[in-house]
Amino acid sequence: MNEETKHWADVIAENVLARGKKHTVASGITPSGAIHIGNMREVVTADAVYRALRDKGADVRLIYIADTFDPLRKVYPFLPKVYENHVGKPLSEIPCPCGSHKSYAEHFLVPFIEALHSLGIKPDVYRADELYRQGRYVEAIKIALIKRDAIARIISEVAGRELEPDWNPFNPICNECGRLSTTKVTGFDIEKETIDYACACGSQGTVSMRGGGKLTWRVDWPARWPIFGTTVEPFGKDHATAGGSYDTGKRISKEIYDYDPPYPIVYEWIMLKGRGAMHSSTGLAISISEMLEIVPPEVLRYLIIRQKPEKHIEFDPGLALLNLVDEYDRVEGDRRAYQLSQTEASRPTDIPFRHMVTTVQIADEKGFDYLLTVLRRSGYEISDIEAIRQRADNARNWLLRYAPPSVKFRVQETLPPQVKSLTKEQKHALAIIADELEQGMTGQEIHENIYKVAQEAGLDGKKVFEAVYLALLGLKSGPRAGHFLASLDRDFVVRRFKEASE
RNA sequence: GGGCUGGUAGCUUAGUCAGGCAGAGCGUCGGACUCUUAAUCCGACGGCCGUGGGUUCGAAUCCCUCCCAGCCCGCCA
Repeated sequence: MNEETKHWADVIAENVLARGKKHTVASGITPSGAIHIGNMREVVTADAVYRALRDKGADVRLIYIADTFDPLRKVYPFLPKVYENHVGKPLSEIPCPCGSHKSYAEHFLVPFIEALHSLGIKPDVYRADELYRQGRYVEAIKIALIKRDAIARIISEVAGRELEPDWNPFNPICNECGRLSTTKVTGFDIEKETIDYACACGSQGTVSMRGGGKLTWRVDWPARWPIFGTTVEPFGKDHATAGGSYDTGKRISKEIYDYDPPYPIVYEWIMLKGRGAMHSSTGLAISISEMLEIVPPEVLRYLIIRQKPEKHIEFDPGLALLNLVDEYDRVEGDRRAYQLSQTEASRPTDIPFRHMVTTVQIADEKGFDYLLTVLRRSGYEISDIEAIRQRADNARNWLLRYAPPSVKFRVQETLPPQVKSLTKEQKHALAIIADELEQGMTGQEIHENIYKVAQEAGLDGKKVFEAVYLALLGLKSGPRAGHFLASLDRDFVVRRFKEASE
């Protein structure tokens, strides 16, 4: 990317500003399962546009609407069987899987909102069940009931399918069984603000327009636009398809609610490298908290913000993650994306993640203070202890869970069999180093002398390093030799090098 | 079946709206640095811009065909 390229968030902000100065950027996710980094794209995208608008002086706010009033669709694999009884009930009315939250919806929503805060995203949060109970939807519900036929016509025209003759934009919650997926509207009273229904469970009843049920998704979505004055909204490509819910929503918004639909931002899925799209139900997903264990929040933002929303993101938590973090740190990519990725808690560091991964493996066993020492010796700034601690934690977790074997190393307890491949000259070089160490030369000094040793042994430097690593790690390469040697027990190294040189 | 989005260097991609010499980062290779390979700096290699056609003086860009990937057409970002 070059400097002339405008960042997508700025392009959108400019387009949107041409329509007016006051804006609401909306986002929303159904908290039906653990919210993963794929879901995160919605909110991060919204936040990027929100910030771009704010930077351009717009009067803008960011909202997040949690669809807590949606029914539970099925018993997901991560749920116990007893949840069969709750299928069809609103998420806000189902018990919490762990027992410590107010409801099923809160169980997934609360950690998600916490994660948002750590990403520096602070939307005004609304819960659909509360909005309905507070009566925020009453006007929209009345209009939808009265204009039922017109809405049905729009949906069948745009979506190209016939609706059931008894289709209704409102789903009442059954007073008996608590489900909203099994009820049919049989009548309504605009004055009393009530709706009559019959339920598949055999009961009939009357509910209030304030919390007694909800609008069906295709109507709920456009209904909420005027309620919040939404002018910009990102949504997944599932909603964006021709005849999909944005298409119907657009017309319902204009023709039924007399409101200009928001500026659409269609975003693609985040795929797990080589495994397909993320889905919490299939277990093929990385949760936000898992992600934040291995990278700082700014990097998670950067992952999403550097890419245009309509491109899918191939996320590779393996070796490629190192590149992502280092690219972010060096601001090698898109400067504007970097800027938009900042959080208040951002702590820039000059220590490459790659280097931290190495350092942790050398120094961790001797404690955090030693890690700092090693870093300082390598010439890095260590005044921000907290930032270093965070990065070290990230590196450690990454090594544990996602690192490919090629970046891992361990000092071998016994002489690695690979030393058999050492040449006579290499053995000689190791003997010289062992000798120097024994006479008190530190690893640091060895480090400065390495080429002299090579010359003495009649080798080029490369071969000497190779010998050092083979003797200690059983590998052909490793962390910077001098400091590495200095970090190990001197007697141990001497013994090992002598052993290897025999 | 119908539709949406994407397909540009080994990898990640910018440029496509408004046609004007195809750019960057990573990786690779080579070199420099008398503190190195996972450190720094410099340089090079690397592209029928998915395919085939059309429009045009000129196409990655516009139009049509087909192929590939993912998704939607039942409320799974």
